[in-house]
Amino acid sequence: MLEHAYIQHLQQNSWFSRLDKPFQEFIIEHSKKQSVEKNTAVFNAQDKFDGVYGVLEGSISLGYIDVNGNEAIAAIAEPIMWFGEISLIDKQPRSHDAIALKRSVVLQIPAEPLKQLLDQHPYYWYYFALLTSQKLRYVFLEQIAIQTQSITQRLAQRLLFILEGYGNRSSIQDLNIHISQDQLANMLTVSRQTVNQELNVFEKQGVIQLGFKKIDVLNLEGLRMLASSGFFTE
Amino acid sequence: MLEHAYIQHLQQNSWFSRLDKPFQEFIIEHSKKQSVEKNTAVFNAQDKFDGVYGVLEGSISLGYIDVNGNEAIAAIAEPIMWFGEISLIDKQPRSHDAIALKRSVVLQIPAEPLKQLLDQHPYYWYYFALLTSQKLRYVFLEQIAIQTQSITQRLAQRLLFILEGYGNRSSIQDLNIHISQDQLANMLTVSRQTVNQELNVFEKQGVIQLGFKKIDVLNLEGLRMLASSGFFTE
DNA sequence: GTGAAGTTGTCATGTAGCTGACAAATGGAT
DNA sequence: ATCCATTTGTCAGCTACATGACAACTTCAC
Repeated sequence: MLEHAYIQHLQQNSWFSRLDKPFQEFIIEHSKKQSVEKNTAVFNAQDKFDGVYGVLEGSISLGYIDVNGNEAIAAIAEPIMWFGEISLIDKQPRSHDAIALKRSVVLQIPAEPLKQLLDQHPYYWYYFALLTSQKLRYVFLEQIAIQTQSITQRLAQRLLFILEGYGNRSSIQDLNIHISQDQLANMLTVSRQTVNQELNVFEKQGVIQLGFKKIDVLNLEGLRMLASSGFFTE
Repeated sequence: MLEHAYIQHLQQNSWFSRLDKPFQEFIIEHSKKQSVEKNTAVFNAQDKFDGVYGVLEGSISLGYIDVNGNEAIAAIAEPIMWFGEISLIDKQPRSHDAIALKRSVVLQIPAEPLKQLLDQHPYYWYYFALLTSQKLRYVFLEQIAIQTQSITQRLAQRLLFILEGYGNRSSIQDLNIHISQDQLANMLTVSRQTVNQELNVFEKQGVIQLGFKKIDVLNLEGLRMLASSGFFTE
């Protein structure tokens, strides 16, 4: 059973808020809060399905560390985003690692009760289709962006995505991004130095303010301009 | 009502074959065969949902042409692959264009009867969750690949994906790929010349045989080696 | 069979972004 | 208050890949 503060927080989430009441109550009743220390895994690639997760606090990297230790980050999940539903649907092992980038709190909807619920209410599969299709839309946008946009545009776009929680938040609530430039570089498939250089240009344009593992967005409109055209003018 | 030859073909498809009988029959009964001329659209980005499509013959590019005429291809759908389900699920307009790269035949499951069916059999949403999660898995692999693999590996990987129909075919039936080097380059986000160079290396290694808008795979194992390690040895 | 349009093979040249390296700044641990 | 690990800012040098250009080839329309 979840604490009241978290429940309130969940209501803000665009996926959760669309669920019908009994499903919402089921999640509140059955899900387990779980603390995750920095650099520890919620699950690893190849693990078997143990539940669907939501991020309550902190940030979880969804990606993969290959044999050479190269880290590839496909996305970073922050409150409130959901992950781990693919294995529920196709019954295959986890497709990637989920590793906490900092001390985080996740909510686990445990596998067994969830499966039972879906057996009783097959319509609830719709909600999981909704979740995956929402992610696919973002991924499509991303693929297109890589092929047609400059690094400047992609970086600005990505910062906007993070603010929007990749479509998971009903609105932008917070203009502060807590992420290292190194992680950003990983997500964009460019070097840290390049990201640093671009970010400094953004800062000189007064669009953002850089801090230690932190980016404060000062001018949301300016950021939108950079994302769509690659240029910023007053 | 679909012709017998196509029905047989459908049974080979891993998604279709998992559907329960009534759903299969529904598709066979209600879907409309549709011929699409080269370079014409099955649908465009922003169109409203009119049905879910399956490729019966030819190939359909799923991508986007931006204002400058730049073409970004996110995937190429060939027999038998399904597309257009995202708008069914989230009720939003099409996220991308679907344009025939050559004269093609697609099957359309029309919007209205399909929606009615899903109302009657809510469990069928599961199958659409399955379809999108399968695509997400591929996309994740792709994202990881871009960040950690050489062009050689990614090219080999992509050729394998095409042979496997991105997970849509139960097995590899055909070792001939009909695609121009230009399209391949688009999909991999590299220049045509670079693809050409790499392909010629593959050919010299005896792994493939190049033709006009055609790549014949001679050595599947060799291709798998190139995909996983980037090197080929006898 | 001829011409036009599209595709492939292969240059030569330019450059965006990577790599490695290091100093300075930051924050957490003790 | 001090130390250490991590992150940031910046540089110089390199290279993988893009671009543009063009000739040779293939396909298709007429």
